[in-house]
Formats: sequence, C-alpha cells, structure tokens
Amino acid sequence: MEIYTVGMDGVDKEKVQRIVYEMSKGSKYFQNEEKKEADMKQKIENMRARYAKLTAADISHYQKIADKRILELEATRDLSRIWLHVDMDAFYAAVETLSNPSLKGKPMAVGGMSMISTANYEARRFGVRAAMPGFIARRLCPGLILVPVDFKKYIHYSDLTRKVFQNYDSGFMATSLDEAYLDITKICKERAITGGEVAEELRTSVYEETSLTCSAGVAPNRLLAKICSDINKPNGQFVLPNDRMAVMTFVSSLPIRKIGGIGKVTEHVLKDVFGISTCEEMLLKSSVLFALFSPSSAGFFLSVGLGLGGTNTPQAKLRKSISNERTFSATADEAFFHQKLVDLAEMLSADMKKEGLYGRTLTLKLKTASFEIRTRAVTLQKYICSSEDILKHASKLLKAEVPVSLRLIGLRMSQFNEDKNGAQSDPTQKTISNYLISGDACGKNMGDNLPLGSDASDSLFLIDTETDLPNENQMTSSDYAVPVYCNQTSGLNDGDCMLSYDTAGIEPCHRPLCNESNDEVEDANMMGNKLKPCDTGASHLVETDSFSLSEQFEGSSLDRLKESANMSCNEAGSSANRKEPFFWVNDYKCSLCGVELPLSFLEERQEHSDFHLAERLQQEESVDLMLKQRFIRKDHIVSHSPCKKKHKSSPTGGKHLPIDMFFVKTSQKN
DNA sequence: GGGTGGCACGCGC
DNA sequence: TTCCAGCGCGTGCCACCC
Repeated sequence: MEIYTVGMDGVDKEKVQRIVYEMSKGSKYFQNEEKKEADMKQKIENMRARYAKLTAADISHYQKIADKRILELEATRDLSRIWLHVDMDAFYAAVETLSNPSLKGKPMAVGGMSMISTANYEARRFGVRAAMPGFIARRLCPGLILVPVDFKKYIHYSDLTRKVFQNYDSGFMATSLDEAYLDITKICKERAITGGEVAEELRTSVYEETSLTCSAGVAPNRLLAKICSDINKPNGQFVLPNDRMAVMTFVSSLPIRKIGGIGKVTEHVLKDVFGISTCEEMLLKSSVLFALFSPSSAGFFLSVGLGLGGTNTPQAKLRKSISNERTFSATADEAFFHQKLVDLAEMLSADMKKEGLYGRTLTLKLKTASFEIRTRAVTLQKYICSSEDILKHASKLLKAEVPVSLRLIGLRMSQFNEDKNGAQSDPTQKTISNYLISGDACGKNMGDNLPLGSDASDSLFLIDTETDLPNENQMTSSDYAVPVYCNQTSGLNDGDCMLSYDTAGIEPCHRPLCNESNDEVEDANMMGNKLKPCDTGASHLVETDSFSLSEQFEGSSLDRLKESANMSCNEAGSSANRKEPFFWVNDYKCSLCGVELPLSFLEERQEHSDFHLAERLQQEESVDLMLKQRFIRKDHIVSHSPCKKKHKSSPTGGKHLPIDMFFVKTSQKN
C-alpha cells in the first residue's frame, strides 16, 4: 500500500489532528499510546545519556570503523540494474469504484467502523487514511461511504496486473496485491528503451487491462525505486537515473522516514538524539551511529545514506511462522476465551495443514483491555499441527494469565519441521508434502536415515548443472522453494493453472500444472514450501541497549525456479508409467472425478486436490516397503547440485538428487 | 565464560 | 449507534549447558 500521506496535500492537518485527539483522548487506546510514547521518550533519554558519555577518543575510534564500512559499502554499489516499483493507486478503493461506478467522485473508504484499509483520494482530502478507525474517519468526513472489504475482487484485479508485469519481467516480485518490483534491465536492453519508457508503457498496459491507474518508480535499486514510485502518485512516475551523483543528490535531502525500515520510533530517536533528519546526515553522524547502535543497524543507516539498496533478485525464503488472531469486545469471560482458543486452534491447524506444516513453538498473543500486548510461548518436544494439540498447549499458556480482561487473542506457530532441514523430532509424523518429497514417496533416501523435508523438497526444484544451476555457494536449502509471489500468471492456459494462496491467504499464484501432469510436483508445491510474500524492504528495530536493523528484502529467483518447474513438467511427461494426472479441465472440472469447482472456490479446490493426493498416498503406502528396497541404490545417487547445508546422516553427503533422478525413481515406482 | 536456544517484544505495512 | 486490525519477521536478553 502506498504511504498513507499520499494524496493528503491540502489537508487541514491541524483540524484533523484536533478531531482525532478529541475522539481518542481518555480512551484506553489513547492511554496506551501515551504509555508507549513515554516508553519511547525514556529510550531516547537513555540513548542521549549514552551519547553524552562518548569521549573524543571513542568518536575517533568509531569514525575509523565507520569510514572503513563506508568504503566497503561503496564497493558494493551496483548501478547496472534498472528496477521498477509499481504501486496501484488506492487499489481497493479503485476496484470498488470500478464495480460500483456510482462511488466515483465521492469520498469513500474500504473497511469498517473499526478499521479502514484504504481510502480514495476524495476521502484523503478530509484526512481519512488507511489504518484509521472508521468512526474517526466518519467524524472527519461525515459523508464518507464505507465499503466492506472484498478480497476476491482485489485478487482478481491483482492477477490482471500481474499478467502485465509478467511481460516486462518474468521474475517480478509481488510484495502485496497492489505492489511489485520488476527488474527491467533486460527489457530495456533488448528493446533499447529507457526505464521511463518501460514505466510509461507498463502503466498504460495496466490501465488497458484493468481500467485502474498505478504509479511507478524507476531507480538502480529497489529501495530507491519504491521511494520514487511515491513521488508522483497518483497515476504518475519518477525516474532516478543510474548515476552515482544523481543517487547521492536524491538521497541527500531525503527524509529518513521515507526509507522502508525507518518507522516512527527510529525516526524519533535519530532526530531527537542525533539531529538526523535526512539520509545524508546519516553519513555525517556515522561515528556515533557505530558507537551507539549495533553494527548491523549502523551499517544499514550508512547504506541508506549512500543510497544503496537491493539490486539482485532476492532468493526465496521459507515461511518462519503462521498465525491467527482475533479482536473482540474486551471481556474477562474465561468461557469466551476458551471458545476463542478453540476457533483459533482450528483455524491455525487448518492453515498449517493446507501448507503441510508441523511446528513446535506455539505462541499465545494477548491484548489486554488496556491495549497492552503480551506474548507467551512454549516450545514442544514434538512437532504438532492438529487443532487438539494446539488447543491443549494454548489453554495451558492462557491458564497462567487469567484472570485478565482481554480484547484480542492470537495463536502463532513457528519452528517448523522444514526449519531443521526436515529433521523431525518425531519421524512418525508426516506431512503430505514431506511424504511426497521424502524418500517415502519418491523412492530416494528410504532406509538411509536421510531426514525428511528439505533435501527432498529441494530436489523438486533442482535443475541440471548445465543450466543456471544453483550451487553450493549460492543457495541454501530454502532457496529452492517456490516463491509465493510467483508470476506464472500469463502464457498459460487456464486449464494448466491452479490457484493457490500465499501465507496470508490473499496472494494468488498460478502454478503450472503440466499437461503431462507431474502431480507429485504440483501437489508438493501446493502444500509445502509456501512462502511469505516478500516484505517491502521493511527492517525491524528493537531497542534495548542498542538498535539493530537489517534489510530484509525477500524474494526468489523466479526465472530460475520457473525454468526448474518447467523442466519438472517435461521430465514428468517423459517418464513412463505415470499415474493418471490430476488437473482442472477447462479450469473448473476435476480430471479425476469430474467434480466441478470454479476457479474462485480456492479453498475447496485445495481441499479437493488434497483429497486426491491423500487417496493416492494411501494406495501407495501399501506397496511402499517393497519399493523402498527396490529403489534405494546408493550407486544411483549422483549429485548434480550440492546443497550448502549438508545432512550428516545422509549417505549422499548431504548432496541433493538431481531432478531427473527424482522423477526416474518415481516413475519406476509406479 | 562462551555458545546456544527460547522467549518477549519491536517494527512495518 | 458504532469507538483503533491482522500478520509476519528480526533482534537481543537471558537462562541454561558445557
């Protein structure tokens, strides 16, 4: 989403602030905000005290460290790439206006009385913005029309935009429904056109496809491209040339708050303690930043001052946690809490099952009636995913907190089996995806104690050494995972695609469902190795004695993965004796049983494919043992792509099987 | 005393 | 009338172990 101040030019900010203050003051929310502010002031004071204690010798010492780091960072500057950040204008609101043209020109917001997701530009003129409660928005703008959120619509339009993005960068990174990064270096070169021309053309194409406008930023890296896309919003673009001087001039006066990762607290600390307001001042105060922040935080600040940002296509990471939380009217009713826990445990369990996840750390999140956030966690010996197990442990955690008046309960699961390269503490537990990608299903590793999980899952995406093969030095196990913001929306027949969802359940992602149907690959893709959508460059700061900060652009080598996926299809197709393929005929009819499920029935389709998969696994289990003995032949294991993280117990020395080996074995098995 | 993992919390959107 | 979300990740403290 665009920064909420966009479109608020001309707003009577004083009036807005006064109204928001009048409506909030005295409330528990307001009291909690005051408390948070007091905490922040205390932290600022602590930082000031530490700053005051620095001697000239300290400063001199840290200046040397900072100077060295600046040189190192400067050496990493890459001006060879052209990145484009595209951001749809007031996306949800614009989509709602498309489906209901009578809203055009009227102040409206998407959301409810408790919270607004997006406001159109007419509403923004009244000071209405995203993340504002609807009741305050109504006070600011009495004629405000509130439209409930309808994600299906937004997903549909998001998908249309992504088909356009695909034409410019097959490996584009979607960071949310309405934002994406594209590496347009190649297309600029191939067509001998400028980044600005690409942006212009892309925006026109998006409009033609969707009737929606978007804004774009073009720059040598993603951090700058995102800032640029915000400059001429709405329906505009800004190009920052790939030139060091241009970059340095651009960042010299750039307010630090514009940087992804520098939020309200960091901004205050940097301003109030060090007088840093612009990115350039980061460089001027580099010694104190190194003296008082952690090396990673200080390094980040310096990179910001130098206008550096991500230039490579980031590699995919596996999801780290999954959670559900619900807000309700504050209550101390323990029976109500229990029912909430039951609901949340079921939701969490269902989400985990969809993704084939087992976790061992369960975190209970509570928000008290006074808006205080508490988290309580437990790490278990076993990996769990059933709602019963989750509920059992969540109840124990909650029991230690009552009596308490709460307004929110949440459950989060982390420490997944995949995190340990598939080393499960309880090997009797299997996810379907683990089953598929482990030796149990593919015929490899059986009887050789190779852990379940990543090794085999990686093999699904390994590609031949003669292509752009990920190697030991480049990739870790997680790098092989299929990116959730996958871009394979266009160029595929509907019948060849299947929708799946990202971690939040809102990121659609077409995956190729090969005509020859490598169903194992498809289903494994669907249920395992799902990723979070790439963060928008947000970094996180935690202040204790020091801050720390790190850039966390995440993404994937989509091109490579796509090639890999395509190759999987081909390999699968060439394998003899394959089982009957599973796919959606004409995009709505199951090829196996004929049940009709339209594309929009996403969850139902997911469950349906799970059903067929489970059915198949059941059949296969009966012959599993025989197959294990038949297909484990160590002399067949040839490593084409060693993995960075080696499994000591693996007879392959932690090396992955090449993808063709995987399919050969699978086909033999059948 | 150093290394490691668990936990609580900050942060961004 | 309504009265401030939901989700995910990173960081660092601290207890525990060797």
